Amino acid sequence: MEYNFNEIERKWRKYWADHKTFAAEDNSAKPKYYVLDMFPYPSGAGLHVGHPLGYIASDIYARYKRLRGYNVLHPMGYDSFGLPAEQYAIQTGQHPAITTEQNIARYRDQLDKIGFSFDWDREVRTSSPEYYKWTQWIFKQIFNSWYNTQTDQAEPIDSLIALFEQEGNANVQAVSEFTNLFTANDWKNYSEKEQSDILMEYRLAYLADSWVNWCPALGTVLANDEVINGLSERGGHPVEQKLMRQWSMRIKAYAERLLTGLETVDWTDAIKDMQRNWIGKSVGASVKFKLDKNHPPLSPFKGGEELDPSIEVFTTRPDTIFGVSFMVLAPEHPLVDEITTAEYKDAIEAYKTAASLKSERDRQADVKNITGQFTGAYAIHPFSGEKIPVWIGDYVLASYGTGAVMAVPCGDQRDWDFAKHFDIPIKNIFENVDISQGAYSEKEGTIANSDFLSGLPIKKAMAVAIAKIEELGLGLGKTNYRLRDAIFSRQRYWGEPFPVYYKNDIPYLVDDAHLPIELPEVDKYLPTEDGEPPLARAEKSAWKYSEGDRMEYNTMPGWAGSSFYFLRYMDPHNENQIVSKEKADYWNQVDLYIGGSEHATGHLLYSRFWCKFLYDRGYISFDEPFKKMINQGMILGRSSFEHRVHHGILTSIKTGEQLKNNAPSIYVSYDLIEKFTEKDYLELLSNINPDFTSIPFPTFKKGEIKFVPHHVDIRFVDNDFLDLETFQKEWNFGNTNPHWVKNSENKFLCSSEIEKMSKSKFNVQTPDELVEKFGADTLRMYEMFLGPLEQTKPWDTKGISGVHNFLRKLWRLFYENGNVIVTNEPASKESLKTLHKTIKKVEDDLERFSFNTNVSNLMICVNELTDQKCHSKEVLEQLVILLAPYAPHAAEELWSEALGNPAGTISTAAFPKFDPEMLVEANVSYPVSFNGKMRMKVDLPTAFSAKEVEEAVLAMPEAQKWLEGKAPKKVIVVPGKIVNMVV
RNA sequence: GCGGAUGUGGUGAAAUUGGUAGACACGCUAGACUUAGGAUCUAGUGCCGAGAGGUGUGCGGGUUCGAGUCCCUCCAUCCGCACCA
Repeated sequence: MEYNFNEIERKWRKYWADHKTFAAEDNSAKPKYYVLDMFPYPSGAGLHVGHPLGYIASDIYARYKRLRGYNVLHPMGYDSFGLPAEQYAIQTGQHPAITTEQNIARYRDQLDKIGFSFDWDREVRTSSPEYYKWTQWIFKQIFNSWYNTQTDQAEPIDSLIALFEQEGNANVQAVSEFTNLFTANDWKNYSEKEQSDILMEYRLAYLADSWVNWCPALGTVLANDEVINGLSERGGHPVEQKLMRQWSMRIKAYAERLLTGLETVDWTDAIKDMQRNWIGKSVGASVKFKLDKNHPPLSPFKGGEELDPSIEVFTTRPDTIFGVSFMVLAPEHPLVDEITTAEYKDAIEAYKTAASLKSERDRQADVKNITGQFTGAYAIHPFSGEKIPVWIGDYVLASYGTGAVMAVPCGDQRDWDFAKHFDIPIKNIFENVDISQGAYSEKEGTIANSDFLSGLPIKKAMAVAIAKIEELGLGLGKTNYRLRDAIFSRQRYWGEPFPVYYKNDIPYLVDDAHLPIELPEVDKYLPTEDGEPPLARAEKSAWKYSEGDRMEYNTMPGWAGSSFYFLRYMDPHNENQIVSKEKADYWNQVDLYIGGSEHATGHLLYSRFWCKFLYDRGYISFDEPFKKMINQGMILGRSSFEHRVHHGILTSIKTGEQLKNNAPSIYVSYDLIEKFTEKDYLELLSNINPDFTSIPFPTFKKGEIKFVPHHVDIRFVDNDFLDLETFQKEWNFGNTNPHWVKNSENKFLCSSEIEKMSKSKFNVQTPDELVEKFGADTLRMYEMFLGPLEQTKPWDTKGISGVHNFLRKLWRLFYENGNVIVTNEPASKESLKTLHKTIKKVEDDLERFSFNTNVSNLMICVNELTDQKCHSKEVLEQLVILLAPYAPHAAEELWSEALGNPAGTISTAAFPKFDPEMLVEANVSYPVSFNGKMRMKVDLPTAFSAKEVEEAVLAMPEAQKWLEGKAPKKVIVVPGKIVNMVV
């Protein structure tokens, strides 16, 4: 039998599908193991070789775990709601469901070809109504919950309503911004609308007017992490701030638990730090600074009522409160207009206008440029009673903390810079610290000039300051999080509809019996004329179910469906529950999650949030979804470039006129571009057309020829050589009139660069063509062989033949001239040693997810067995099991056809058992070093003691050469390992 | 600026606890074989050197009998965050 990979692979893929070989059992005596991949968005471009990298790794591990006797859950599905399908729909009018269906079919076909052991019966698609029924269901649960800070968990909203009915909200400890007090009686007398509005302040999913990132080009709102540098992540359109009524998720309630939960999961520090950073916890105090009412004369305030306005600040350094010498408000702070004195009105208005024109980006670029404006107002220091000038400055952000800071120039560099710039006095409150050159921001030292804090070490002073602030009612010790509540509405079509309808402007939930609320048909996938989301276009009759005055027109964001899919795989066909309690308890956490790190602050944070919520509400018994996670590195593409001459001003010799059209494209082989002169260029030009000449641009150096590199499709390039024949045949050159300057070997050379793989760079390598050429087993092994899974690495097919040849070499251990040559004779001691050495390495490396080194281990094993001419069944059978996770098709074939085992049983064969006895040797080859440099090797009995080894080595004539006849100063012998002599 | 990661041949990389640096593979050189196959086999391949030998894991220092590995300083590249109070 030849190694006919195409035929073999087709045969076994069919076998696995027909026999449902990889179906996970829901009831099993075996221990469970859950291996999950981040499911893909099925884009129109299909898979490139970077996509399956993680899938291959997880598949190898899943197959390995099956061999180790685990009941493995290894599912796959599609994150199939999303913008590209919608934009395609807008352009073509084709329903996004159709595009999505086609893309999924293509993905499935590509995935199937690689031989994954997915349990396809559990496939989920976030855009299918059977699935998003449960997305809607979770939304309902979150809407119907509030966060009780006393029990530190989410609880049913009914328990809160019961409290309101009994005693009002005075004693309610909840995560809420709502500060008004009401009694039980008030509550009962509120209208339905008023009650609904108040509950909205407590619900974990709530409607609120929020400043949103509005993207006019997309007609939708984006989450913070979907905006990159002021542009939309998808599409790169400008984004602006806009106030809109939106659904939000009170993720802030979980900030602390999202932080502490990180300690219980086995993820990389990089991802954990990104999440910590995103949550942005800072501990300190909020303090109120009263305004000086006489300066400016403030009262009476609006409504004629005497008010006592104050500025609330958040500080992480309450210990430095006596170092405050000014305050800074964000330009957008609501108090600015009220406190600004007539004298400064114009200047403040001008500053505010200037600040509002600056984009976030401009503010970033402008770090060195210190700006600000005095308001004319003063605050009163809560302890010293001193008057403190109040400024505004755009370095203070309205959206963080309270939008105001107490500036302590001696302790904060930004405040110091600001004070220096505007000549504000700097007070030093640190003992024996020089602050003339910059602020002192260390948290070590002693406080001075600070009344009751003087003489205290900084850390102690913090606690004392907070205690005093609380005692005097000036403020509270407080923890601040940068994390903001997540906006949960999108003004798009291709997303989950909300299970919500409105009656008299009050939102109500649709009853479970009517779920899912399916997406209605619309005439266009665009916002309406008056800016309503696309769903507003749907006729009432287009909704399969509707209620009240109208249905909710927003849809859910992309992360909704992906925040719980790992649960649905456990029980994908359950129509009554999101997941049954038994199945959730059995499958439990995802044991191994593999995916890219680009979801660090999006998907991975939201999934943890929903998991904790479902845990609080008793639906599942674990509160972290992913126990261990590995983030595979990106595979970069290798782009090829052809180089064309950058023409000067092309001129007709006859008429002297500039030639706008007919400019020939002159391609020059890359190895010639250094040598290609102006003379060569002009000659070539006149060869092409005697009327052509070129006048150099004035900006060019005399005689200089410039080249413009262009991406050339890598399918025309082999080893940097352009296949001109095919290229000319298949490429559309339009009317560019190409001319080729080839090198002395009549070849055309391209340059290359490593870049991200993308269609526009013509460097996309699809797995399909490689599977066709080399087989899936080769592709699988080669992707692993490239290097460590986590590392970013360039794709290059150069090495793939090495892996392919390995499989052919393996084949020759079993077959010769088409005949099976496996024998039942016992294996040599040497072959058994090779086998057991390999068993140990393969097992160890798999346990530490070192997939690349295992390919080498298997290669070494086959090389050695070939040298040993080993065809013994007892060795080869074990080897095939070791290979099975990596090259499953080849392993199945050899297992059943060459070794005569029942078909298909290799997936559940027992992983070989390592026997250390097999590696025991009579002799050890000791490397002998002199002064740490290895000079010679000596074969000595394993049983020798350190003393015996030393004596044996010293007795060797070669050792004497290195010792130059002298006795060594010191001899180190590590038995079984090494000898080192110090001369 | 802060945080994280990574720097080893011509190339992808290996070296798990401090113990033979460069396994394995690509590429390259020379040769063999041949039913010419993206075959197979043999030998070689870090750098300098004819050789003995010297030298070598981003730079510089340190600890150690011994450092790619541990410690300190610096440099480069990539990723994330950023006037965060």
